[in-house]
Amino acid sequence: MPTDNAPDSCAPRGHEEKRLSIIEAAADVFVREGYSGANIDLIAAQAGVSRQTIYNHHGDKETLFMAVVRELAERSNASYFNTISTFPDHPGDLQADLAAFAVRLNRNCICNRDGTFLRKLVQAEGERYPQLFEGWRDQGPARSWIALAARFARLAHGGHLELDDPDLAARQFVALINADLNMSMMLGAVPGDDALQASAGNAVRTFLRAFGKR
Amino acid sequence: MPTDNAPDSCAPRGHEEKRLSIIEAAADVFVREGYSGANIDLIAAQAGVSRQTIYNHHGDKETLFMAVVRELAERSNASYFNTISTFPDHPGDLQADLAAFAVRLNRNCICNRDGTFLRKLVQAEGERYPQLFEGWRDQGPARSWIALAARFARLAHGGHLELDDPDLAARQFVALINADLNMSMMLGAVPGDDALQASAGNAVRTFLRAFGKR
DNA sequence: ATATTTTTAGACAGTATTGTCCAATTCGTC
DNA sequence: GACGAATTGGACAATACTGTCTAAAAATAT
Repeated sequence: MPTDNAPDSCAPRGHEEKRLSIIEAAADVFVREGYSGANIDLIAAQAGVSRQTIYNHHGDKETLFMAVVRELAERSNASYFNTISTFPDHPGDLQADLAAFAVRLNRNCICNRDGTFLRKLVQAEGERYPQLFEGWRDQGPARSWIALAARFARLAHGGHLELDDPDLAARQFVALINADLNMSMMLGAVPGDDALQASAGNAVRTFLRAFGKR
Repeated sequence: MPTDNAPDSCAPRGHEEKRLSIIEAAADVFVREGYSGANIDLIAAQAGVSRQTIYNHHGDKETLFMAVVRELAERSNASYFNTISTFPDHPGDLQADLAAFAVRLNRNCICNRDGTFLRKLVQAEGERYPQLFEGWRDQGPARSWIALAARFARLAHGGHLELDDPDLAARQFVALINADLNMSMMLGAVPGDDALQASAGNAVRTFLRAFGKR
């Protein structure tokens, strides 16, 4: 091994490290170039691995793609449930605590690499692999919405909010905290911390005008 | 011409009709297959036109793609400004009038073919053609947001709303009217009229709880 | 140190696609 | 009906990519 010709990541060592590195590079390339445009040689180079190794690990392009989606979906789900578990059930300052939660939700689940990647893949290839993506939705967003709605219901029950429909409130909360970010994220920009804070503040202010204890 | 072998649309007659038919079919295929996966022969077949005709009209694949984006962007912008011009400046029933406006906005601009197609293309290829899509954003969404904000400002000035920041209100209004539809649209579903009505009603109810005259 | 498994680089066949060329045909127009 | 422009279908070269195969090299376990 005279020179390491891996351009991006230095050639990973173990068996599992290679598997991960392949998934990572493949996610990158699938998102950047689309399924058809994704080039196995490019993935191999970016993973610091030979093409044959990819075929050894994953069989073929379609299987690799599904492995990528599954991996991203798993991580994304984990992030969601982790973050939702930090919901302010006993808030001191409701505005501030909800805003901080909104920042966490945006930063860890919606604006991060896995979140944006997964959303792009769903948009681009969702109709070609319906069961794969419906499975993701049912395991992920659907369940995390229920979890979030339960937290809002508890907040209302504790006298901090006035809600008719906790599910609707959860959906609208998520919609509001992205209102300021959607357009810039469409073109691939990653919002900075100040943008996240501002967006969360605006969203929670409006949310509490609508649902705060009068 | 013994048998017409065009599978989808019957072979269009005039010169301009062909141009349109090509753009239409190309939009379809680009959205369905992605830029790299889009096959010129397939576009030709779906347009009811020979492949050579596509090259005569548009030169090459990339030029065709840009023509598609420009066409969709133009239509989409026109829809936006048309619809915004129906904003209820002198509402009788504010809830009902805003909800009806929200339905129009969703149906004519966001959930229709051009809107979803354009959004998909931006998401998929926006980073490859930054100037093309930044041009679209500056000519379209940016300006239509300003126009919508002006309408909300007028409504506030007329005593129908209590707003600090009309631009923010416009962004949040749009975010809210999509809160219930985002997830289903992600997988390609087109919401029916009842879903549009329900989503608009929920959105406007919350919007007025936040910004309605006390 | 040796045996076994994994990885590598490259060659390779098969296939698909883009864009060009051209002769025959059709269409719009006078 | 006749002329010029547009259209068609098909052949064609050039290129690119997937997935397989192989022998050599490296890594890992014994």
